[in-house]
Amino acid sequence: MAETKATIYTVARAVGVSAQTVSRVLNGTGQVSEKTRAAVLAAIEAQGYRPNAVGRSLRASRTPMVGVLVADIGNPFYARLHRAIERRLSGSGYSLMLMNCDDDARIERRQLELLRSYRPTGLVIVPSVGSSLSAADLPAFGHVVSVSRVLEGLPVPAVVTDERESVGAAAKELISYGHTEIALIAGPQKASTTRAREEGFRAALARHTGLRGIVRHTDGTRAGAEAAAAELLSTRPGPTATGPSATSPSATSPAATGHTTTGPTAMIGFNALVTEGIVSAIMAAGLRCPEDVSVIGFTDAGWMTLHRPPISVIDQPVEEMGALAGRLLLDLAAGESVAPGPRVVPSTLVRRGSVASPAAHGVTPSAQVAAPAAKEEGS
Amino acid sequence: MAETKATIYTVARAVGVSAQTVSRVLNGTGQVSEKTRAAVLAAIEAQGYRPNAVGRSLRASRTPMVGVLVADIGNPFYARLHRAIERRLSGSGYSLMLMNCDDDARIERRQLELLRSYRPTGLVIVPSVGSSLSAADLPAFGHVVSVSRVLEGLPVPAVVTDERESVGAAAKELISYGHTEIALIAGPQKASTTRAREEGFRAALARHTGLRGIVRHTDGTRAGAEAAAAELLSTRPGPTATGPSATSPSATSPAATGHTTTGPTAMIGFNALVTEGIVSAIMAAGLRCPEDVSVIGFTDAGWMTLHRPPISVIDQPVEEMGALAGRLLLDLAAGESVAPGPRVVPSTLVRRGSVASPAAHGVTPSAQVAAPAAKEEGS
DNA sequence: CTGAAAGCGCTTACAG
DNA sequence: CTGAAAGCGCTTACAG
Repeated sequence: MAETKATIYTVARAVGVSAQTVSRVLNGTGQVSEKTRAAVLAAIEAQGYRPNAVGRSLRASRTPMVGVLVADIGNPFYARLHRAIERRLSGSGYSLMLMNCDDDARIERRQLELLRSYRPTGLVIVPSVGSSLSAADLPAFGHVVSVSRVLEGLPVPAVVTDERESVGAAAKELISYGHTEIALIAGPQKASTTRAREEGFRAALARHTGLRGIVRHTDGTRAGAEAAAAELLSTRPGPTATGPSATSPSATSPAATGHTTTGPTAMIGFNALVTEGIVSAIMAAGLRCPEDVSVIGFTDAGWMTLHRPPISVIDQPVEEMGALAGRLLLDLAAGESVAPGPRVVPSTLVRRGSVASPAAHGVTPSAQVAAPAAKEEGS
Repeated sequence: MAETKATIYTVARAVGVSAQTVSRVLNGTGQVSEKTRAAVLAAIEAQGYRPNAVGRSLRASRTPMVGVLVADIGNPFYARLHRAIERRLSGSGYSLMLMNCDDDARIERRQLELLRSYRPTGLVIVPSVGSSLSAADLPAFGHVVSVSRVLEGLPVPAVVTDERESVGAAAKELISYGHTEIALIAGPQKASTTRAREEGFRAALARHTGLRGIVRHTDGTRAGAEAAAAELLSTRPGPTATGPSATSPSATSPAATGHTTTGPTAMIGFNALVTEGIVSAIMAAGLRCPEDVSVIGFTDAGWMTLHRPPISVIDQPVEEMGALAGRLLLDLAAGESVAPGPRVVPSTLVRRGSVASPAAHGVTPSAQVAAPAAKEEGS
């Protein structure tokens, strides 16, 4: 009951043993007679003693804590990632310290310094663009694993998805529907994910002639994506006759850039927030999806099956990625050797209803456009 | 450069001063001559010395760490809340330890014990249903502030929104449109938020006669809400004639419960996930919103303005709530006296397009139903 | 303006 | 099976 300040010593004194014996009972190390053990347990209970992790960490020169640093916890992708890592690490005795950096290398640095001061066991990081993490830094964070993005040039295990292939598959899908002008609304130019997805996108388009690929870099937010998409759509003919506040569909506006183009008829969204921005921009322009503009998102979100049409996406295996990152960290902490470099967890193209042939423009009246049934999802 | 193991002593030795002098330079406490100061700084730089937070915390018997314990970080509401708290606390030197408890009191207890072992400065908690937190526990967590939900009977400051009033306003809105059978798809029965919202709901209905209020408790997830909503809608007449796979609209199915009812014509969703579930159930039943079922959500989400119709919501001021909770904690940590009890941050009813008169059933052909313009939002 | 000593709570060798 | 001693890295009084 003496809540005054129970320590390993107060417990030891009460039982008439040494502090090390209490420590042994606490940690299950060494040999302790059953009788002593029971007495110690009773005293712990009586005093309401709780071990102090700080004393323990100081002695061990290591804190059983793993930092999780992401670009934006407001993005559901990162929230799910955190949850998956937490789930994998729960029960292992590690505390998770979640940190946000707004994709800003300076904030990332500040957060890393804070983490480092605890002498953590490990760090799972989605490096910010232009990440400040250097090879010299690495030991300070114990074991380091990167997720989603890679740390170019650093000897760190990484968990990623097949960016090139899956964005390539999305582009291929759109091409197969007859789209000739396709836009990728991408993330920050310097992010490894952006570069990889852009490569996959361009490679897929390069397999054919007469195609035009447009890439717009954004900050990855809904607002940023909406602005980029709106600008691209401004070269499109006005709203279709059936839309609200319709303008003459025959009056093709001249391309702002001087290209002989009527603007993209299909868009790929970099993440769920960007996809929101694209859908919003399409609506704001008075255009319809998929009749006027086809959309494929990257990373699934709950609203996408609710939307009409349901949004087709490249479903990124967030949970698996987080779980694998957690496991790699656990392996490293257990002293196992883990080779640096990327582990690829494949994404899946989920066809729903947001892709149609551009020829369907003004043809399909209102309801669902049939998609080649391959993986139908949701209700 | 000697990355071997820089401590306050190695720095002191290099400069030829005592450890305390280094400590003084580090903390800006006491008086240090400019010359000594510069020399210490130079040695710190040269050795790549970083203070060890563990040693500091052990001496201070307090760790500059604030725990943030929420029910489910996968729910965007909590992710936003965490972000708001983090933003408010950033720059204060406190680390945030985010913890999840899946709304399970046992997991909550385990997480709390882990946090407690660090001797944290504070805790911002969304108590789980049946929270294990007791008055005797409180001191172990330093300063405690609850958010969203309250800790009944504990002397803790809380930040909440005006549950009763805002749900009451939503119910009133639906009543004014002529709905006589309204359902509240609520959260866990024992959560303080559920109880308060339920009270507000029932009070609003009690002001009139001939109304029927239905409350369904769920686990607050999309799946749970969808099941509850689907069950309620199963007593509704089948899909309208214009819907897909239509059944005869005149064939009213008998009420499963024996009530002479055709099921609710309006639903209020407990949180954004529940609202997703409701919308999904309406679609799955082949019904339309708002023609067949009106919907008002609680807590805004990005997809709601994108949806057709855009979903009307009680917009909960998440950012303000998180910021206020953060501020209260900072005040407490600064030694200011903060009275226990709730602080109420009001929510706002945002009218979009998911509410219509039940009389509109089968009348309004397809497009938007005009809502009384009061607060139009989004694009 | 600066330093010698003690101690925060624990665990790690080292002895018995 | 158990204990005395030392030390993890830092800061707090207390002296000068």
